[in-house]
Amino acid sequence: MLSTKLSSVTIDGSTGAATGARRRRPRGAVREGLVAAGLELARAGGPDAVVLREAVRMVGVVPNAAYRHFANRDELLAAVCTAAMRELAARMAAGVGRVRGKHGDPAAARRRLQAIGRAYLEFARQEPGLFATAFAVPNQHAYGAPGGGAGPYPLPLDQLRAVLDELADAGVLSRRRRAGIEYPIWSAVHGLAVLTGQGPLRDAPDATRRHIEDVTSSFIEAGLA
Amino acid sequence: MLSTKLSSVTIDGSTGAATGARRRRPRGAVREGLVAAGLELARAGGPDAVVLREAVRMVGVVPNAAYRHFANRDELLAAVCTAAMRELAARMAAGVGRVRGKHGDPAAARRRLQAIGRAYLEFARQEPGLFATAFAVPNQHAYGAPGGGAGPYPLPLDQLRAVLDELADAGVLSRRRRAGIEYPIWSAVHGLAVLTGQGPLRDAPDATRRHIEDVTSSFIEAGLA
DNA sequence: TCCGGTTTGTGGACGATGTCCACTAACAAG
DNA sequence: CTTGTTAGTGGACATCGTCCACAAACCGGA
Repeated sequence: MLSTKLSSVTIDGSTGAATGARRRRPRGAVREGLVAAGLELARAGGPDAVVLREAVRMVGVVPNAAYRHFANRDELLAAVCTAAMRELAARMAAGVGRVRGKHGDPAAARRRLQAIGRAYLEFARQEPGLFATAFAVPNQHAYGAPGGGAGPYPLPLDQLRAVLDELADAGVLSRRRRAGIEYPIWSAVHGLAVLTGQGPLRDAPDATRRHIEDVTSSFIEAGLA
Repeated sequence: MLSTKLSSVTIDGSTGAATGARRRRPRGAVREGLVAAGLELARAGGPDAVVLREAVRMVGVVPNAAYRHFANRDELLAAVCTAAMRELAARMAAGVGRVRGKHGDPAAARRRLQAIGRAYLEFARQEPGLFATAFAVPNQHAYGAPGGGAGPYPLPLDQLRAVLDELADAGVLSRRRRAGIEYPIWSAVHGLAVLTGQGPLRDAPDATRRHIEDVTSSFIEAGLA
């Protein structure tokens, strides 16, 4: 098991009385705490590691308390997945934000596309648990709408679209080729992340990994022209 | 729960005595039965549905009997994953085998590449549980070696390589472009399968799905030339 | 033929998990 | 202060993976 003790997500430094300590937390604190705890569990072990009883333990509350905020474990997991997806989106936004260059500059647009892909793959490598969780939304629960009421950051697909639109504006990508090209590009990057992450290529040495990334990058660039 | 009763994987029409029925199965029968049962469970519900106690129930044996053949549940799951991967490989081989045309004919080679991709995506769509299971080999258990002692069919990557080699032989794909191109192509197809299967694109209507597939197909073809 | 060792299945148990029901303390409004 | 709602507690249950001790079936030598 090697259950390393994760950072506690305790809400307040309670008096910790022995029995029936019925201290009540501020509004929404338990729910947020559960999601935060679930996120830590997911970070360490992927979606399957998001176990309700462990999360409530971290928050310092009895198992049933969770059922005041989520209908069942799947609903908690869905909330955690959304949070994980938001973190991925944030990293992508940060990565693309670091690229200098005016909108409309072809070279800058190209670099932004690369930055998006790199951020995606970096997140998948550095946070395999969160990455898997972001895409493990349980059936019967929906992914955020494309417009995105999902959070402060646009979803990955929308960020990719924005950059591709910029490439089209800059003339790097013809209007004809632009149509729908977000899908093969996203697929290629996502597939790469999955195959080298938990998939059959997960044991490939770093050199091979880099080679695969380079080839894929060239392949995508070639697909633009 | 809606636990529909799956087809039983009983081994022999036993006498079914009440207690201590210690009938012993033919060599390896229990192990094979467990894998078959696990495969059914995986087909219906993915890797998480491969629950040891349910598998042994289907085989008609007590839970502990499984531990004579597998060290733990993960090892059983690993065997099931291998079986699922073998089934994917078989479908791919069948798909590519249906394509007529001599080795060396450029048009035939192109069609074979398409057939491989189509078989892959078709399997992912028709057997989502098995597809997910094939790629859900638990950590600490290895995927089959590239050469493939894994089974009667070459692994997906090797089949793809064979077709790409044929494309190179036929002159469709220059030697220079051939190097490593299996990775972006595999990634694109796999990513597509994952994203439209259980991923964020899983609720896309069929028309959109087809459009995405077409665009991806064109993208890959463009990457050859 | 008997006999001792190895396989393989059984019985019973344990801890952990998700979930349900009834109860009650804390809070908000009148 | 009363009253109704909300949010956390306590206890229980079925199910799951796994461990230990035991015994029946099988096998190869004497």
